Amino acid sequence: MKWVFDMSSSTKQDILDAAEVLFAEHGFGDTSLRAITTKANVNLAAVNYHFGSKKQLIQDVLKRYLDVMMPEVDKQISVLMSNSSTPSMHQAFSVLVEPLLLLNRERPQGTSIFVRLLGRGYSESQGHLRKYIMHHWGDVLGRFVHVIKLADPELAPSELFWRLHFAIGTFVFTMASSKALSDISAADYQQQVDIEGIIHRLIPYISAGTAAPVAASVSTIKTTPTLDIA
Amino acid sequence: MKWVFDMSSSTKQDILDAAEVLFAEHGFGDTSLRAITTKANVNLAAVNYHFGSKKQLIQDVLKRYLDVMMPEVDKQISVLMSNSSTPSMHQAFSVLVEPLLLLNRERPQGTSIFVRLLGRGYSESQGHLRKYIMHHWGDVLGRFVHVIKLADPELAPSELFWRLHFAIGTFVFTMASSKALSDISAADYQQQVDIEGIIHRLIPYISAGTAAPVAASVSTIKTTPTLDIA
DNA sequence: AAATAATTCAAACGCCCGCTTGAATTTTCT
DNA sequence: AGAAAATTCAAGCGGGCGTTTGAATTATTT
Repeated sequence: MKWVFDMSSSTKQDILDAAEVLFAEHGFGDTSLRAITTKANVNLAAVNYHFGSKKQLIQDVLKRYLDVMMPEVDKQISVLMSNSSTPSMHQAFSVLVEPLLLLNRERPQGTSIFVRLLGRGYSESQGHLRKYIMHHWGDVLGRFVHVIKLADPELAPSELFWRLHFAIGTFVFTMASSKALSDISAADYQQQVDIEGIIHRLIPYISAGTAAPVAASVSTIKTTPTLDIA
Repeated sequence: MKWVFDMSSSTKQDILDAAEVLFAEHGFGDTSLRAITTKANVNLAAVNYHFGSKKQLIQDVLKRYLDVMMPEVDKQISVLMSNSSTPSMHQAFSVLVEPLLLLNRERPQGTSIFVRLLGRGYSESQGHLRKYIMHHWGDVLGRFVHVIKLADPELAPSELFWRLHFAIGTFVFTMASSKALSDISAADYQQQVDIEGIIHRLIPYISAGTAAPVAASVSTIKTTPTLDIA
């Protein structure tokens, strides 16, 4: 009998390490167990022995990151709230910076891998991932949403819902193309940009987007006068 | 067998139409040729006969949309520029609204399918799709970037580069998850949201994000948790 | 050291995939 | 109408997939 949380076996760790890289690169559906076990130098059957199924392996890969990141998010929220009861939108989203960089310290490319996995899970798992996160980390996410609401109390809940997912999309796509984008940035603008640099470019964009005025109506472009950000 | 009404050879069109719907529902990798040909009431081999391969079928689906969308983008840019030589960022991005909605009028789920195909080509096929688009529609895209620059002449080219890709990411992820997001929106906020609604929620977010003030520096969060722009 | 449990292993199973084949059929051309 | 070209068709190919199996091996317990 094998315990779920027994991490003494290096085989299990090796599988997780290999799987997360391949999942982030090619997606869940296009990453075979054979590719994972080959990269991990492990027998094919080991995945089903240790994880039961491919589906469970995917969930365990994400679980490992969430267990590191979410407590740090909780901590950063506490730090922010102890300093200010009326945070700016920029401050609100900045509580995510340290938790994201923590993943990068945990393992190479950790931030990029996690965010890409998050994106894959959102668009490929029929909402299963969202339910898992809400069940296990719903309270922390609730605190985060609360901070965002403090930063812009005028924002309607439904509008906030959409904009937070816009923010996720910005993150996911940017991380998925981070290497290509960094290369172009270096070649065309002589600007070396690492993960930390990308995150600090993302925060102002996401903050301003989330705090943007809501469109007045669903009418045509011509009628809308210049509504700009102050 | 002789038909009373000769529908001529609509096999190719039937395949394209069926493929689009299934691509939108299940994604490209998880849509088999057998599912497509079954839905289209067509023989399995017809796909390879008319398109050569599944990959070419996907490209042909995308090509059909580009041929409809890009001329409309060009037209909308002309309309905007004839009305104002100093467009707002909101107006600049709004030139995409009508072209995107045009795709949805052309075919069911057209907008979603197109944007998702765009996202695939961006992160997958080694820039092959990107080269195709730049070769065939590079001039229109160049005009679009010019309009964005008019909306915010202060924005440094390298920063504009990043933010335009942030914008693409927001669009791609949102469209890729549009069904899931719409379902949640309907369940949690009793708000029915279609593609048009999503687009009109995206434009203010992207506009504000792209026009956001640039972060002062890339300093560490730990030292100054209250770092803010204003 | 023997017994027991945990793990690894090679091999295979059944399934679905994209794609091909060659003959049958329909359409087009002369 | 008859030849030629285009299209449709049923059948099957090779291959990769997730998963299972039962034996071999290693680790743990008694």
